[in-house]
Amino acid sequence: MRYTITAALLYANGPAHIGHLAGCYIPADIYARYLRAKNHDVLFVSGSDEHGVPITIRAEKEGLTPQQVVDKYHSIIKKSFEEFGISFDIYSRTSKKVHHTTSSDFFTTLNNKKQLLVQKSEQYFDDIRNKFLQDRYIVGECPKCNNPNAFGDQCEKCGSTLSPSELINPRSALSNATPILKETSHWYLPLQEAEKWLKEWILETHQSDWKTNVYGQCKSWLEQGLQARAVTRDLEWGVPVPLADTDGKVLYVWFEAPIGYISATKDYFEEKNEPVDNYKKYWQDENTKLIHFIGKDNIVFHCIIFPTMLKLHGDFILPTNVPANEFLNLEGNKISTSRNWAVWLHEYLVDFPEKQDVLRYVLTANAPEQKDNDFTWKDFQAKNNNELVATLGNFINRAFVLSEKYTDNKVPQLFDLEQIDKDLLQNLQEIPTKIENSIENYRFKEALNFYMELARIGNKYMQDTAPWQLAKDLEKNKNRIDTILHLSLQLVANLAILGEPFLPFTAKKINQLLNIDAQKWEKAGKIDILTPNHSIQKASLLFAKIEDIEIQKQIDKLENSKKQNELENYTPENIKKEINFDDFSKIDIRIGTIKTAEKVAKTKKLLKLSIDIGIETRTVVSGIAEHFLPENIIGQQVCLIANLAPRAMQGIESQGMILMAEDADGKLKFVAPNEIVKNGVTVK
RNA sequence: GGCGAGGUAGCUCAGAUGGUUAGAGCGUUGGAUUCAUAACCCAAAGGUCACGGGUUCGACUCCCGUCCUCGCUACCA
Repeated sequence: MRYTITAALLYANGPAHIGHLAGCYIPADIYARYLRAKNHDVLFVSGSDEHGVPITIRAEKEGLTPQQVVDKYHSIIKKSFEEFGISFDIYSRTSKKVHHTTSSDFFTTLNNKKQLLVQKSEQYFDDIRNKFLQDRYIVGECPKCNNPNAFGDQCEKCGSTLSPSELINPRSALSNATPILKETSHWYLPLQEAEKWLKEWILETHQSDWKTNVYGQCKSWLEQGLQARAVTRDLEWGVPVPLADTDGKVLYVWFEAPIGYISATKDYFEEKNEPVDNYKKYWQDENTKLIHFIGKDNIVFHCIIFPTMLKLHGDFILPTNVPANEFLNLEGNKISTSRNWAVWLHEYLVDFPEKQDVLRYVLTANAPEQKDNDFTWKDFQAKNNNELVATLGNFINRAFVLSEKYTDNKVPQLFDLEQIDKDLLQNLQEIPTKIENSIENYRFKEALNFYMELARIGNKYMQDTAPWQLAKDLEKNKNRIDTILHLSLQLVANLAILGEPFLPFTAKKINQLLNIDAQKWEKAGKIDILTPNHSIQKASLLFAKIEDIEIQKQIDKLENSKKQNELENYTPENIKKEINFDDFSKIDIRIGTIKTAEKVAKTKKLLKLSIDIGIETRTVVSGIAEHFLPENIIGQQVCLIANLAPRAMQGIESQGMILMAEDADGKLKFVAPNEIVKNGVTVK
């Protein structure tokens, strides 16, 4: 069988972290290594996704060109993956020429086949720079809070989501020119036309073999109805649209990025100096299985959009399966690149040298296969000390130490088998099949558990046969000891074969200790891997205990970087333009007391408050529902802007606005007098 | 708000088409052992399977409702 295995293209605007590894790259790697060991034809591809707006923004922030940004992160990411033993056949990147030609050819094919719609719309345009402007590149005064430097998509001061047309006095961030609306054309992928076959393909033919989370998410999308999606946009950083008169237009990243898997495959053959057309075997042959490993945020692209593109193109196979994982949390909180709440791979490699397999083990054992999962350093330590050291490492070590003592570092002969030996062989034969089943069904956690069961069986076998007891009468029991150690060492050899997909570095070390080459999977379950009298190495530990102090260091590091980040991210806002006293005195601020509070139906953030301001009771709708429970704020005194023009929100007229202080972490606090005062008193 | 996924022992998770005393690993407690990084082996304790109804001879497993977590989406700040 031939397999094309893809792991999500990682967006190159930051380094890779444990969430990436756990959600996508480790399962993909286990799968790829396993299939290779089974002698399948496997091509395992991935790469960096290097286009799109966030990278241009990052470039601006860091004072670099977009290319410099992606060069920087691409090399960090690539190196991390290499060091973790992710066995890509190629880790490519979308800024490569091969990708530009592949993705623009793809677009051209769809366009020539009349599979794309063209639609005209009006977009903001900078006359001076002669460029269309992304929302982000239009600045102006925020209509909500009057921040003069709000962006066209969002005001960073008040957090409002905006559209460029709402800005007061909008100007281009590039030239300060006033943006003008100009007509532009864009190409669209008519997803709605694919609905019918997608429903059949996914909902009918993949109900039982796709994971429930993946299937459910697809169902949700398909039942909501699909809409045409723009394939192009006005931007400079990306793959140029390969048509006349399309200067300043590029392919939208979501369209172009997944084609990166195909480009990467071509890149692989180019690098090997083989005919590039070999890629077709992996993408266009019905006998090839295409498997996409991704995180759950990518389900719609890999199950609906990319397959639609492939189908419309016509030459390509569709994915056999898309085993998406859920998310990994870190110490109870979501991993966040921007808030620096993450364990970065390149840092882990420095802090825990030679411990790639430890992280691989922990992330596999704790993989978010069915639901979001939590990574904690304490658990990391426990799994290392109690499982890798105490169970796996210990068994292998016992086998070597005993061989050193009783058989002179040689594989002894096998003599008559007793029942306990036969039981051991039975188990040994069954476990590889169990592991195979689990891996082939993308249940890597379960597979790893079966693997560890074998080590436990080994420990028990040793405990039950107790060769050290027999050694008290060495003359009499020599053959028995030989048999036990022979079997134990064969078991160790099996642990190398079966462990290779999960713990490649350890598997390699075991083979070195045994003085043998890596064995193919078909040898698993057998006891003829080592021949009698074969010399093996002296015992040497495979895993080391991890002490509390190392773990504490990591926890502290996390807390510190979080704190530091909060501090760095907080800069007091600039003082607004000067006003005179008259302006100020126009504002009528009164103290009032919240009498009732209730959540506004169908909203997340709004509370409907009634506030007693002495003279009367006002109804105020306020966006504080995410910060306070209604019942907890009854009786709270607040400052109310009493002469603000009423405004209807969700059908409720809000008669005023209450003043809130926003802390650096975004939490809102009431502004109130330090002692209770009479309702209706003024604030001056 | 709509849709999707999840809520099972202290922790992390399994539990095909409903059926005898609900499972694993780790942790805890007790015992045994010394070849081994106080590791290993044996045993025990621990769960009203989120909550409330219903279907059924029988439900963790099916149906309805409620609550909580996560994601997508909508709306709103």
